[in-house]
Amino acid sequence: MTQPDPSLDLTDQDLAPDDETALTDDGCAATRNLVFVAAERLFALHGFQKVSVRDITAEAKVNLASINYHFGSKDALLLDIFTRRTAELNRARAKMLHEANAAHAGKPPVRAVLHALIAPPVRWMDPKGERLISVQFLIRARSEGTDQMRDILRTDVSHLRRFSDALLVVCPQLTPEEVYWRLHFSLGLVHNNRFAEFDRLNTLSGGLTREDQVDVLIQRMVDFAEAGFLRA
Amino acid sequence: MTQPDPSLDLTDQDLAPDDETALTDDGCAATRNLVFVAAERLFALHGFQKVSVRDITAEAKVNLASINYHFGSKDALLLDIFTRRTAELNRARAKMLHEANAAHAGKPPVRAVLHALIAPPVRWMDPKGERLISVQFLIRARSEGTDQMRDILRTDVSHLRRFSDALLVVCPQLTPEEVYWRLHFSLGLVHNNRFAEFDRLNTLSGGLTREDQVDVLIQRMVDFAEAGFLRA
DNA sequence: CAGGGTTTCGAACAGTTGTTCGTCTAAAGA
DNA sequence: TCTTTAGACGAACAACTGTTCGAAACCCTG
Repeated sequence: MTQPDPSLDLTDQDLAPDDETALTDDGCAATRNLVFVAAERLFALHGFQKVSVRDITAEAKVNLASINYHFGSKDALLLDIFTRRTAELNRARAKMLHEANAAHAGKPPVRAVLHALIAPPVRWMDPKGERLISVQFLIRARSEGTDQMRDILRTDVSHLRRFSDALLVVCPQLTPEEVYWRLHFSLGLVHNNRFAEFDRLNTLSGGLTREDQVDVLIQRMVDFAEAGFLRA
Repeated sequence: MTQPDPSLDLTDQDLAPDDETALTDDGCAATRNLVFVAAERLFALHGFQKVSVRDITAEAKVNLASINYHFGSKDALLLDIFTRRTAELNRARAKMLHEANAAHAGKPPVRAVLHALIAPPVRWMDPKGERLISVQFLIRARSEGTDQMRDILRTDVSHLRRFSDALLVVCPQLTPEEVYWRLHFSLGLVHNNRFAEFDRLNTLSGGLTREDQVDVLIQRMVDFAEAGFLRA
């Protein structure tokens, strides 16, 4: 629990591009990556408990013992996927917040801060992109996760503190308690976008058929969150 | 989709008080209720898949075969808890919406509609009340639920249509699409209140120690949602 | 008391779970 | 060429899963 927290200080590593190369790892051990992507996909689609190691190895077309050989255990594999995707998401958010700060001399508008919070995960939700299952995995981890994941999410609090600190600066009229709650509510907009909700929204609003659907969705969310934040 | 929807028309059954007597059922079969409450509690705490029938029967201090005898199967028990709690929540929301309509001659302020949507589930979150595990169960069902539950939640769309219809009336300046999205966002405020989130909020905001914590929380949520809705 | 219907109980079922073991292959190093 | 070693493979393990069955115990009505 006293491990160094790489997400606390905003260093250059946070601003480094996402290491897509991590998927190919160190070059060898291709089956490890096959297991990784197959597990992430099945976990995101059907849940952690419902997916067995046999399901994963069958989907990845590798041997049954591969998971325990490359990751140690099923839970370790789960945690590996979770930590990598969480780090990627935190990095993307931190980068946008950093850019917003840099562009406005440390006093960005509330909208820019909320955009840095909301845009990265919602951009991942683009059905055309490769990240959709990753964000679905993360959303699922938020409710089905193990105790270890919950600890990591608690470390994530330190990551969120960047945003609460930024909002406290640009919203001096609000008490810290108010800022924390409204930040919590804003996160609710994002985390609530699970499968069933998307289906329901498709039913109600006639489907997300626009070309720029994701950008429009981000716009709507930021609009909503900004209004809640700027409330007197 | 063309099935008769009993939740669309607001009849007297919706306004009937919650049948707490349902917990005692028909008087006999006390073990059935023991199983019911033990299962709801364990499911809410640890998830659906992680809890076995042996865990439940051990917690309820009844025989292992009791679940299959009284409910048919583990999934049927799960569905029984889900349908009952969902019906109770829908009834409470419908009642508040009905009262808001009656008090304002069919043109209640946006705030009243949102209050009818948000207050019932959040009131259940009162740690002092008996309903806390029920709402935790329902929140968990929203992500871990089976296909049957998802179907029921789709019927729930019809229930939510009451609120979207009401909001369309009192927000004529908004397009239906806008109303649906903002209603979706408002629901996100509620559904995001799971365990880990509460813990995080407790850490950030110094804990929910106020006497009227739940009412204050409802106030904050309605404030936030109202601001998002009234946005130009 | 004797009756039948209801509920409880213990035991066992067949299936699935995550994990481990020994063996085999094949490529790299000496 | 021989040795080493990381990885793939099939088989099996013990533990746990939900469910079923028949007998025992119960309770209320005759």
